Amino acid sequence: MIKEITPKSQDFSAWYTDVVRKTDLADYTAMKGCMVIKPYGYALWENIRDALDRRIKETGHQNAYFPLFVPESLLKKEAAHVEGFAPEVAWVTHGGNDELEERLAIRPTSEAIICSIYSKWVQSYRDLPILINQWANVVRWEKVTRLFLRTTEFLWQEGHTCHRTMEEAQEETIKMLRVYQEFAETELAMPVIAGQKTENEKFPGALTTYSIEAMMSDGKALQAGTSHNLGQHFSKMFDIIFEDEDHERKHVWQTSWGVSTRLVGGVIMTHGDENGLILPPRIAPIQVVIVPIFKASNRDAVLSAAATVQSRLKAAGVRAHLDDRDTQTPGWKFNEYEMKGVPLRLEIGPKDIEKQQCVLARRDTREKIFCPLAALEERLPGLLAQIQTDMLERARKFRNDNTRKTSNYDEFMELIEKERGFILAPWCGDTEIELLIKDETKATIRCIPLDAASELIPAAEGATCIRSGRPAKYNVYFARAY
RNA sequence: CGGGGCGUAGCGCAGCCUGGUUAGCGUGCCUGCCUUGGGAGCAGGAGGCCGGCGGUUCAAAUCCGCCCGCCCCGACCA
Repeated sequence: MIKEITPKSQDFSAWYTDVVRKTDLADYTAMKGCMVIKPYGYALWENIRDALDRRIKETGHQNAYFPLFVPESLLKKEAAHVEGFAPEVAWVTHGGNDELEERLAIRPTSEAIICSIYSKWVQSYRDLPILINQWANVVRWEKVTRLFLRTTEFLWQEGHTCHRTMEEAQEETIKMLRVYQEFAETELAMPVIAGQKTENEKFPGALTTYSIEAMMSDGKALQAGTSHNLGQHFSKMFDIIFEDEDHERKHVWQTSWGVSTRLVGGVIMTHGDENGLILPPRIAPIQVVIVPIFKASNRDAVLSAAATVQSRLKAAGVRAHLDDRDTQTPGWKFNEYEMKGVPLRLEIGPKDIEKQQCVLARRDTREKIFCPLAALEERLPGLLAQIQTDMLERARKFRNDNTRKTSNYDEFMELIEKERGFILAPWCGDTEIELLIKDETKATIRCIPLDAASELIPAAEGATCIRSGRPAKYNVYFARAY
C-alpha cells in the first residue's frame, strides 16, 4: 500500500500527524489526549533517554524514584507553584469506593513531593549537595493535545537538586542548561538557543527559568528543555534546612530541570521532509537497513551474504537491521524505510556480490554510494557520523537563515506573519509590553539569550524597545511557538 | 470553553441529499501460483451491532433528537 503523507508545504500540522502515525511512532488511544508510544517510537525515545541519562550521571547525578501522587496539602505549600499548575492538575478523589479525606494530585511535576522528602534528608551542610534525577511520567490536563508535543500524560526526566549557596545553585542551573544544549545539538542534531525566560514565562515558583529553544522547519519555536533556579522558595515552604559550618541554620538553594518526550516531536519537525522522517544516526533505532535483492534462484546466496554483512556491522557497533522478508519487494522496502527515517540503506544483490560491493543510500541527501564489502567496517561509522554532522549543519543553516533582526515594529509584524522564524529585537523589559506584543502578533519572547559566560547581554547604548520606544534592556528572541 | 469537520471491514473511503433486494470500493489480511535493482501480477477466500441510545416509518447506514468519541482552528496554558 502506498501510505500517503500530506505534503509538508500544504499543511504542516497534518504532515506531522501523518508522519507520526504512518511511521509507527505513536497512535491515539481510548484515553483522550493520551498516546501509545509504539515500539519504533519507544526505541527512539530510549535512545534519546539513554544519551541524556549518560550525561546526567557524568555530571554527578543519581537516579531515584518518587511517588506518582502528591497530597493536596503539599502541592499547595508553594503559592505561585500551585496557582500555576492548578488548571491542569488531575485529582484522585476516591480509593476504591471510599472518598479520600485529602485529594491526591497526580504529579504535574514533582517539586512538592520531592521537597517534602528532601526536608527529612537534609540536616547538615555535609548532606549537600543533593543531586538527584528521576525518569517518570507526569500528567497535565491540557485542553489541546498533539502527539508527542503536548499530551495529557507524558514521559520525562526531572532533576531536583539542593545546594548550600545561591552561587552553587545558579552554577548547577546553568550547567544543566548547557548539558541540554550540548545533548540536543550532538545527539538530536537540533541546534538550540540557550537563554533566560522572562518573568512572565518562568516556571511557577522559580526564581529564574532558563530554556533551550529550537526552530521547527515551519519556522515556529519549540521549547525543548528547561532549567530552573528555584532559589529558596521551596526550601522555605518545605523546611529544607541545614546547619552550616558556621552553626547557622539555613535554607537550601534548589534547582530543577527537565526534558520530555516532546523532544521526539522536535526531532520530527526539525529534520523531516516530504517523504517522512529523517532520523539523526546517533538516536535512530535502525541506523542501517539492509535490503537484499534476490530471485528464487539466488535467494540463499544473497540472503547469506546479507546476513554476513549484518553480523559484521553489528560487531562494528552499528545498529543494522536486515529486512529479509520475501513478502515485500525491494522497492516497497526502500520507500518504507525512507518514510521511517532510517539514515542509511544498504542494498545488496547478485550483481553486487559478483563485484564484492554494495550500494549505500543516504536518507538525508538521497545520495547513492558504491562501497566495497571489505571496507564496510571502515567506512560506515564515519559515514553515519558525517550524516549526523550534516544534519546539524543543515538545521543550523535553516535556523540562521530564518532568524532576523529588526527594531521596526511594522517590519516585525510583517515578518512574524509572513516569514515566521525567530526575530531578534530590542525589548524594554516590561511584562506589559511583552503581553501587548503577544496579543498583537501571537509572538512570544522565547528567551533572552546568554553569552558564552552565560550572562545576559545588555542592549546597546541608546537602543530602544521595538514596541514601547523606551530604552531597551536586552535583545530578545521572539517567535510563534508550539 | 467557542467555531468547524468526521465516526460505515485492520486502515483509507463511497453510499446518506431523494429511506426499499444480500451495504460497496481501494488497500491490508489468509491460500496458491508467479515475481523481486524504486511501493509487481493473476486467481480464490475471510472479515461489518453502518459510534451509542431513543424517535418517525410497513421499512432507517440514510430522516429527526439527545449522547459519546476523535481531529482541526481559535481561546487558555512553563
